[in-house]
Amino acid sequence: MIAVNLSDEDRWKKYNNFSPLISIFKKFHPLNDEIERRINQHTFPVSYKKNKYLVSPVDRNKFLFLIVKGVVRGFIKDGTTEITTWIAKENEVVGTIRNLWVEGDSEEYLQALEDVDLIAIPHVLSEYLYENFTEANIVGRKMMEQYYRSAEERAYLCRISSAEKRYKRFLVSFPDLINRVSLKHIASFLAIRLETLSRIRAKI
Amino acid sequence: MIAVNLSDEDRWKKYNNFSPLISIFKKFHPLNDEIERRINQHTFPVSYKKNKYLVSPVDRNKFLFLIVKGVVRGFIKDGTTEITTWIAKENEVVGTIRNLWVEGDSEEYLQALEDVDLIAIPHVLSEYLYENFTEANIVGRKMMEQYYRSAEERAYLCRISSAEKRYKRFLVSFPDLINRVSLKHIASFLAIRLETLSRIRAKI
DNA sequence: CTTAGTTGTTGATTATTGTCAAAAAAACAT
DNA sequence: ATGTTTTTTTGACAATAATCAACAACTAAG
Repeated sequence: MIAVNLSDEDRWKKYNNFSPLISIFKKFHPLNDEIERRINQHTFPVSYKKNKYLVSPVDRNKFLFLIVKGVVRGFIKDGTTEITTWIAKENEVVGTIRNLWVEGDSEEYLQALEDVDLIAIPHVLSEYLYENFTEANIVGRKMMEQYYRSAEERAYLCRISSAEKRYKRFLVSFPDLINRVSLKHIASFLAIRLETLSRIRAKI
Repeated sequence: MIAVNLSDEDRWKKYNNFSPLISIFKKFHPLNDEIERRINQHTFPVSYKKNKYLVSPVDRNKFLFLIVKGVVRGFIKDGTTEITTWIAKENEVVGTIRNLWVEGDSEEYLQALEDVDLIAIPHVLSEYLYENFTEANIVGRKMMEQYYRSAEERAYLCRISSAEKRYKRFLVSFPDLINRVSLKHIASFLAIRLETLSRIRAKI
């Protein structure tokens, strides 16, 4: 499913001939030409329609994705219910963690919540860049720091005692998501039921 | 309060003359001698008694700490209640994040839950190493990846729907902590009240 | 446009968890 | 050991949130 066969010239036409990844990375650290060349060569755009799943069991863990346009959520199946652990938007990089502490039972999934344009980043590319270019490790370190902070925020948010306070925190932490994501997913992210969220909103 | 004035020979005597940080870092990537020398020179041991706070407002954000012995928790004051967002033990590196999305209202604190031996890592040192040694970025990147995963686990854990299931997940994710940490802190980490946790345990 | 499907709202009821209070048990200090 | 403090347990009750069900609003597809 994930496979393109474009000449280098065509692949990035809609992005002015450069993988949008490059400008994201450059915000963290300058890149040398060889890295840029490899990124252009080995990353590629993909698109998914709203509600589609980004990672098939086959491709699981083979790619990270830069979100160029749209919103994506990550969730974990806990028996019959889905637990949304994050919701990400443009300029964020997402992927499955796949190193959950308790192996087996819980699988992580990615789902497009709008029509999305993504850049697929093969893990083999990341590994190659990390092993061969010091800049890659600088960029990777800084990005991981940023993502760690946002994971901490998510871990804090869901420990706030009342559903209403969690919702209010959500509004200030993720003001841009409230109008783009359906309430059922926000409810799941806040660890409350859709009906409860609906009542909280009615009250405010 | 945090300040030592030991000759280089004395400082690490109890650790066979090397900062324990070095062996931790080496698990991720080999280090060159100059890095090791800087680490020995600019990190130093500190100890805190059980229940003491690790970071005074003055020193806030100036150090990370490697836990050599003991257990430490991180918590955030939400008005009058404390929300424990993580609990860490030996061989983990901890610190305040201090980049909470909503500035101001919520302060992060670190508290020793046992008598702890730590290695203090000045942020100025981390920055220096990152800027001058590529290995530091490799080590930092790999460590951040690991910490990101554990933050994801914490974000997932607290979204599990029932208190009992959260507790059971805690038991498998953090089996070593249950006998070292008082239930009130575990309850806070699980986002439930101490009394509820007590009842869940009685039931099982 | 019309229909089917999804998403969000509202109500009634139940279940879970929180709150307050007090006692028991365990840990700590003198 | 003895008394003191902290932690944990237990009980009665209240509050919050979940559940079930019906319906309204909105979207997507034919």
